[in-house]
Amino acid sequence: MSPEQSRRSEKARQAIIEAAFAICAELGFTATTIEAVAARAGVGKATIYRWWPSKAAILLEGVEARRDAAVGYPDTGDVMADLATQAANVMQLFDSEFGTIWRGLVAAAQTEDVAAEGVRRILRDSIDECVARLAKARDEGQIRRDLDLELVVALVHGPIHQTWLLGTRPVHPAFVRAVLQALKPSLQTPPACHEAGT
Amino acid sequence: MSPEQSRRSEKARQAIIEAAFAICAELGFTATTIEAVAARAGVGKATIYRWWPSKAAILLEGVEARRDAAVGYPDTGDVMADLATQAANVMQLFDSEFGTIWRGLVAAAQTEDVAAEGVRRILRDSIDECVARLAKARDEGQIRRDLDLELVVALVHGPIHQTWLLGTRPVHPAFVRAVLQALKPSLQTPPACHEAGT
Amino acid sequence: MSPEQSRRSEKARQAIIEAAFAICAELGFTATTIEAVAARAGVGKATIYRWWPSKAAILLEGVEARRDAAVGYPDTGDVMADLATQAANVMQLFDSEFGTIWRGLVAAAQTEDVAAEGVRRILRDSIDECVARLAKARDEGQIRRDLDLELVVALVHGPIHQTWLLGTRPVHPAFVRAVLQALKPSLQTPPACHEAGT
Amino acid sequence: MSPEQSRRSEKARQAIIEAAFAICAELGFTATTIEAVAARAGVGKATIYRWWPSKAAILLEGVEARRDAAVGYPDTGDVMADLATQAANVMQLFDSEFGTIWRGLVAAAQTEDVAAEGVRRILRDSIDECVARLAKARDEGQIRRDLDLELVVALVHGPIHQTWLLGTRPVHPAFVRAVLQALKPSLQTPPACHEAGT
DNA sequence: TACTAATCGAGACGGTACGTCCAGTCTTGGG
DNA sequence: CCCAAGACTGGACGTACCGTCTCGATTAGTA
Repeated sequence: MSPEQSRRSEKARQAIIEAAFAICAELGFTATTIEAVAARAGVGKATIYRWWPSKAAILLEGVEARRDAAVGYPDTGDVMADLATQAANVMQLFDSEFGTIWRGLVAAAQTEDVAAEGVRRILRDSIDECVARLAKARDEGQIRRDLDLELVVALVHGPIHQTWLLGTRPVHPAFVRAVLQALKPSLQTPPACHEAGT
Repeated sequence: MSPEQSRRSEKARQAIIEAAFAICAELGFTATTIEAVAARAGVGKATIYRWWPSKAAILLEGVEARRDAAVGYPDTGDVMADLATQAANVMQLFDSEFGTIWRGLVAAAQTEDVAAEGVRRILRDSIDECVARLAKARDEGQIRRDLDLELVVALVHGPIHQTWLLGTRPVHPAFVRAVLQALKPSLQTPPACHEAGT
Repeated sequence: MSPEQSRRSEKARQAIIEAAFAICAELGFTATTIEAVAARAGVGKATIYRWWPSKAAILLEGVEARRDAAVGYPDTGDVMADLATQAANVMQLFDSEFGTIWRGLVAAAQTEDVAAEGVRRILRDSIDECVARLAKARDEGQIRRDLDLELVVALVHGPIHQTWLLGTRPVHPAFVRAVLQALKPSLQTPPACHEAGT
Repeated sequence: MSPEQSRRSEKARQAIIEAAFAICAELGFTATTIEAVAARAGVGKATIYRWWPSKAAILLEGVEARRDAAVGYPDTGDVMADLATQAANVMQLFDSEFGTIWRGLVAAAQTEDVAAEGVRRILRDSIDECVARLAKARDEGQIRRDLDLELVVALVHGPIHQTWLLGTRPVHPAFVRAVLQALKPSLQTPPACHEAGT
C-alpha cells in the first residue's frame, strides 16, 4: 500500500476483493490468479499490484473487512457450551466457500511472510475474543483461576482447527462437543471433596 | 506410478528426492520447481513426471522414507513426561530445514488432493504411534480408562502443531510442557479425595 | 540463435515467419507484436524468444530467405535501360505489402543494432548484384572505366530509394527514368569531339 | 493543437521539447517515452497529450524550431564546392546527438502519418533551399539550363543521406566529395570541344 | 480586484505487450 | 523401454507505457 490512499479508487478496490472471493469460491485458490481477478473485476493488473503484494493479501483484506460478520461467542452462562457452539459455528462456516478461502490463506502463510502476518493478525483477534469470553467465565467462577487463558484458547481450538486443516478426521459437531467434554476437567474448577474416603 | 517398476532407475529416484529436499531446504518450497529439481538431480523432467504427480509427492516420498529415523516416544514410565519429550523433539526437528519441508507439504495439502492424502497418511502413522503409547499408559493406569485415545492425540498435538503452523506464538519446550501440564486433569485418573478440603 | 540448431522445430520456424509476414502485411509493422505472431503461428512466445531477438529479426530472416525470388538485373545490352528496369521493378515490389515490411525493417534499423546489421547484409547483396551488372557494362565499354562502381550504385539507387522512403515525392517509373537519364553524362564514356571549334 | 493557444504555458512547452531532446540524445529514441519526458520536464502527461499527438511530434517541433540554426549553403561562386560543403556540414551535424533524433524521426515516419508529414515538411524546406542555391548557379551558367532542379537535389542528397541512414558505408567528407565529383558531368554545362581528341 | 474557467502538476486508472519462468508434453539419441 | 536433454505449447507472472481520467492548485483573461 505504498502510494497515497487519497487518490485510490474505492470502486476498483471493492471490485477486486469481490472478484478474488468469487473466483476462489468457484474455482479454488490455485485458479485465483491475479490475471483472472483483474479480468473479472474489470481492472488493470497494475491496479492490483499497486495496492496488494499478492493474491493472499487481497483475500486477507476481504476477510478482515468481513470480521464484523464473524462468528462470535454466545453467552448463555455456560462457557463450555458457548465454546462448543462457537466452534461448531466456525466449522459450519468452513464448510462453505469460506473454508476454501481460509485454506488458501493458511497455505500461503506457510511460504509468504505477508500472508503469515495477515493470518496471525486475524487469529490474534479471534484469540482475543475467546480470551474475553473466558475471562468472564473465570470471573464467574466457571473455570479455574490459575489458567493462562491464551493457552486455553490453544487447547480448545487447536485440536479442532488442526483436525479440520489436516483432514485427519471429519469435524462434525459431535467431535467439537467431544473435545470440549474431554477438556472439562482441565478447565473447570475441581469440585471440593466433601467426604473423606472413596 | 503407472509404468512398471522393474525398469525404474533407483539412482534417478534417489537423486530426485535428494535434490528436492536440498532445494526446499535452501531456497524454500516455492522455489522447489520440477525444473529446478530435474536440473539439480541431473535428470530429465519426464523422468520426474513419469513417477510423481507433483513436487509435493516427491517430498512426501522422501519424508515417508525417513519415517524410520523419525521421532518416537520414549517410555520412562511417565506418559505425560514422555508425551512432552516427544512433542519437544518434534518441535526441535521442525526448527531445522525439515520444518520448511513440512510447511510446504501442509500448504500443498490445502489445495492438492494427492498432497492431502500423503499428509494424512503420515499423520495416521504418527497418530497410531501415539495411540500405542497412550494405550500402554492406560493399561498401566496412568490415564483414564474412558478416553478416546485418538481424541487425546488431537488434544495433545493439536494445540502444539497448530501454534507452530500458524505462528500465533513461539513454540518453545516451555510451551509444550505448559500444554501437557494443563491437560493433566483431563487425562489422568482423578485422584481420590483422601481428606476434605485437600 | 543461442541453443543448438539440431533440435529446432522447422515447422515452428516457418509458421512464425509466415505469421509475421502476414500480420505485417495486413496490419502493419506496429501491430506485428511478438504476442500476435505467436498466437497466429500457434506457437509459444518462448519459442520465438529462444531463436530471435526481436520482431525485426523474424522479418529479416523471411526477407533473406526470399532473396532468390528477388528482383534481378536484366541484360539487354543497354545498362542504363537495365538499371531503370530493375529499379522500376523494385519500386513496383515496394508498392505491395513488401513495402510495408521493408519500411518496418528500415525503421527498426534506426534504433536496433540487430536490425541495422540485417538490413546492411541485405543491402550488401543488392549492391554486389548491381556492381556485377555494372562491371559487365564497363567491360563492354558502356560506362566510364574510372568509376567506383559502388559509388555508382549509390548514385543510382540513393535518389530513388531515398525518395521512396521519405516520401518527398511519388516514385513512378517516369521518375526512375528521369534519374537514370540525368545520370547518363556521369556514367557513360564521354563521346569524343570529332570537330574542332563549337 | 486543439485547444486555444492563449492559455498555453510557454514554460511547459519548452521544458517538454528540451526534455525530449535530452532523453533522446542520452538514451535514444526508444527510451524517449511520453512518461519519461513528462517526468523529466516536470510536467503532467496530460499536458503533453493535450498539445502533441506523439513523441515524434515533439521532436519534430523542436527540430523545426531549430531550423534557423540549420545548415545553409555557402556561396563561394562554385556550386559544386558549396554543395559539398553543405552536405559535409550536415553529415557532421548528424554525427552529433542530432543524428539520433533524426534517425528516430525517419523511423517514426515509416509507420506514423503525423511523423511522415513532419519529416516531409522539414525536407521540403531543405529542398527549397537547395533549389534556390541551384537556381542561382544555373543563372550564372554553372550548371545546365535543362535540369529539373528538384531532381538535382535528389541526385546530390539521395546517395549521401541514404548511405548515412542505412549505414552501407561510413559517410566521411571524402565520400561526399566523391559523390559531387562523380555528378559533375551530369550537372555542369558540357564544355565545348576546342580540339579534337582531347 | 475578485471571479471564473482553462491549464497546470500529479498520478491512478483500464489496457496491451513485454520478456521470463514454469507446467506438463513431446521428440531425439544413447544405453 | 528407460534415461538425460531440452524444445515445444501454453499460461501466468510482474513491469513498462499507452492514452484517458480525475483531482486540487495555479494562473490568465474578464467583469
